[in-house]
Amino acid sequence: MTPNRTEFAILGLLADGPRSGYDIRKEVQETLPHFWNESVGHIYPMLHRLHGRGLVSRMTEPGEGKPARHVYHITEDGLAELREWLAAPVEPTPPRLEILLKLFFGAHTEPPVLIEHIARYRVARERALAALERIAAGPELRGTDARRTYLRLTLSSGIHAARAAIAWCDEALQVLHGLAARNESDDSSAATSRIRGGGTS
Amino acid sequence: MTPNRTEFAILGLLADGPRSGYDIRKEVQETLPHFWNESVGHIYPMLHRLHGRGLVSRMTEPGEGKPARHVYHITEDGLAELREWLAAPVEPTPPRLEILLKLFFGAHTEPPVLIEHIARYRVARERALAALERIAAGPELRGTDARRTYLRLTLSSGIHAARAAIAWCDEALQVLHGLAARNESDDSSAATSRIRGGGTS
DNA sequence: TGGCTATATATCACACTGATATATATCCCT
DNA sequence: AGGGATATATATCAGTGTGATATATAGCCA
Repeated sequence: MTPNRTEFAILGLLADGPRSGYDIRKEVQETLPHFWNESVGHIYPMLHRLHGRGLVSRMTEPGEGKPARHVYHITEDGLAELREWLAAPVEPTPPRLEILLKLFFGAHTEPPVLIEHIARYRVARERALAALERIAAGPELRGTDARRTYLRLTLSSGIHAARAAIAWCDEALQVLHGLAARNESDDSSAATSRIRGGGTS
Repeated sequence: MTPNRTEFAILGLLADGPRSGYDIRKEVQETLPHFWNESVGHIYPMLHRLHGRGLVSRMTEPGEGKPARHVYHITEDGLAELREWLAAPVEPTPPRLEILLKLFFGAHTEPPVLIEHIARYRVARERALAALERIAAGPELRGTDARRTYLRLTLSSGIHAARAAIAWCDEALQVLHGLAARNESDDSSAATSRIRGGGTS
């Protein structure tokens, strides 16, 4: 069965201090997204389940007008389960890189389409790289305590990955421009008509 | 609603020639996995649906003893839909890197645990890098046609990513060894007890 | 005989996803 | 005063994705 990692993402955040579902939601969207995606629709049901299993306790602050705010605390059992997961071997992440899937099927479209995809992807990665570098250089990240050290390492991972992606984009763009040029200069041959044509009806 | 990418992975493979569900399953597990994961339980239902929508046609070869073999061909409608998807903007891939999630919560375990995770991860990435480089250097990849060019580019992407991951591992291991050494030499100070589980804030 | 692998389709429980629904309060602009 | 956006806060839904398992037969090898 697919392992449930949402559970541990939530326990991990709660291990840092009590939070409501709403708080977790915000944190997930603001702090984690450079290496972890957590779908917001999963958080509330998971908190209920963790509560049912005794891994978190709940304290309700009745809101006036607003819905009641349920604040969750991690229990000893929850902490134990978190630590067990932290010690367990890391499951490999199955990749799903849409841009590579499109490139893989690229023979069914034209090089300029692929060039456009990669150019856009490159821009996005450049932006992500800049954002990560800005955070990594920020004042909150200074310090040699474990927590900040680990956060810096996750940022560094993103920076390495972004730089590699950008370098690959440059290589790919060069190759694709070469292909496109060849197709153009070659327009009396069968290659062009095969690509352009196909006789749609 | 979550976009359905399985559909296009299957159409893309069928655009290369008729295949059965079993063939697709094999291809997905042998050719795609360095950049695309497709869960096998999804393939047969998806083929039925594509057939219902007229994007593929089916030819059944009755098997003797064995279950009948259903061979699917992509239709003109299916090809049109594939090309439309190829031209559409690439959706960004939300990341879910379990190793970084564990590292992020690393303050709730000890550095040696994290070192072990990263060391294992490094080995896996080294192996993946070697496998990709072997394929990229192989005789089937020689040639300047579009299809092989695109396949080479997907391999190159994996190679760039693997090298970056390995470089990051080396950096992370150095940092973590530093942390571990400090914790050891420092076992009378507050740092150790803080890490072992005491002070919540 | 028993076990393993390959061929081939089918289904299930569960995990994950992003959108939307339901309320209220506050802040800003006109 | 009105309108709109944003923030607080929980909840649910249809749909996608996942890996394991079920079903059946045949070939191979020890």
